[in-house]
Amino acid sequence: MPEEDPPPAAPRSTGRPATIDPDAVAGVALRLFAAYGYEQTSMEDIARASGIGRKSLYRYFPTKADLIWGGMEPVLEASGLVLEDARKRGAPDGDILSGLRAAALAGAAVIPDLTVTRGRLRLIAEHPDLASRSYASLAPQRERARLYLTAAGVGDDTARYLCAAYIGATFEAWTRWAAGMAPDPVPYLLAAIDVLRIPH
Amino acid sequence: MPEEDPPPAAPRSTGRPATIDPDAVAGVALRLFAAYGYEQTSMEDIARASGIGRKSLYRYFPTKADLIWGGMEPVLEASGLVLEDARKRGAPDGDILSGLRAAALAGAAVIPDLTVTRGRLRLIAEHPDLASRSYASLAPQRERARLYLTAAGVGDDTARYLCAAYIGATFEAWTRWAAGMAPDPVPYLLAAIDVLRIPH
DNA sequence: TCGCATCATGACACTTCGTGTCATCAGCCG
DNA sequence: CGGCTGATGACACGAAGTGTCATGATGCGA
Repeated sequence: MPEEDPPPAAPRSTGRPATIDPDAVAGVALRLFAAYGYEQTSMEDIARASGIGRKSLYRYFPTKADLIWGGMEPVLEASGLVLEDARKRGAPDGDILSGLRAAALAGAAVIPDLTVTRGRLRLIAEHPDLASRSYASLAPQRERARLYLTAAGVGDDTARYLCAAYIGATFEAWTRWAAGMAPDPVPYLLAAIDVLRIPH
Repeated sequence: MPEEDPPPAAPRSTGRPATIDPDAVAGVALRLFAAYGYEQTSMEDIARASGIGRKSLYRYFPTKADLIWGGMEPVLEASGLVLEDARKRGAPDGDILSGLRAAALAGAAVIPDLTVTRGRLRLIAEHPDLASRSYASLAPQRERARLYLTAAGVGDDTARYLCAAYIGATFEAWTRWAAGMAPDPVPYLLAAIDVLRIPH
């Protein structure tokens, strides 16, 4: 729907033009989503506004949801690394759940721009299409958490349930943080993890 | 892909033929999914095999996922009613989590056919498209659980995190049950809920 | 410096999901 | 028995996502 001027800046010819900057494209998409709405903005619109072809857009962002979720990658990556380190160190001395806490906090620590991230999360919370994606996007986290818990001596089944609950609760924490105005997501994450326990 | 004989049984004329039986259509779909795969079976295929038009199929099942998730409706309904009753009764004497336990067990109690339900859940677990749908399909459950917990005196934020964790863990329990061979899903559900706690 | 192979790019075509519109006719009510 | 109601399917459309392929800029070797 967004009628952009027929790309005058980008000469647009066939062949191999200047290399595409995925971050810039994601930025364009984010602005269009904010201005016209997620569903109202088509991949075609985003491609046009970015001065590239629709097919090229799909090369960098296989699905429309990736334009938003891609930006969460660094956060998930940082969180995952902490879990992996914890797993390698074996069972912690104190509370096993502290490993999950540390991972969640590590994610929060690497957010480059709170405002942009909040915008992304709000978009995710608002659109079922994007929210649903959380199940797939967070699967690697879930698996890493499971490995950590298992290494820490938690039973297999319990570890799985704990991970599912952990992912669900922390995602809800991020959503709640995004919905409000508080600058720091950490209290939300801690409160979410406080809801978990290791049975027996 | 499934090449059915060009519907000889159903006379197929325009106008208003015999009324459609949604359960029968969902059954046809389930069989086609089992035989050819979820993604490989198009809505067109299902409509043809059911002897109805594609548009009519969409009237009863707005999305492809509804063909599978629709069958979970009674389970969710039963579970939700228990939560609502519990909420009306106010704070329970004992463990607040027992309300969530009772709700989950009520769902398990109304399953008409364990085999069919297991097939549905396996399909859901296998296909990201269907699994993602859980977020939307379970939203009403989450809300009802939240109301129950709030009525039982749990703080607003805690209630939300607890609900997210509850939904995540119990969905994982259903998935684990479906993946295995055990007839009774109840132990899975109880183990999943054992992972939760009310902080403080 | 020049030529050439590489490979990202965009044009084109296609399948499928999901939606809107509309003429048609089955079954029910008067 | 005839008219109404509304469910039904034919047709058309927008957009997501995928495959194929000619093109030509880029960067490397000669």
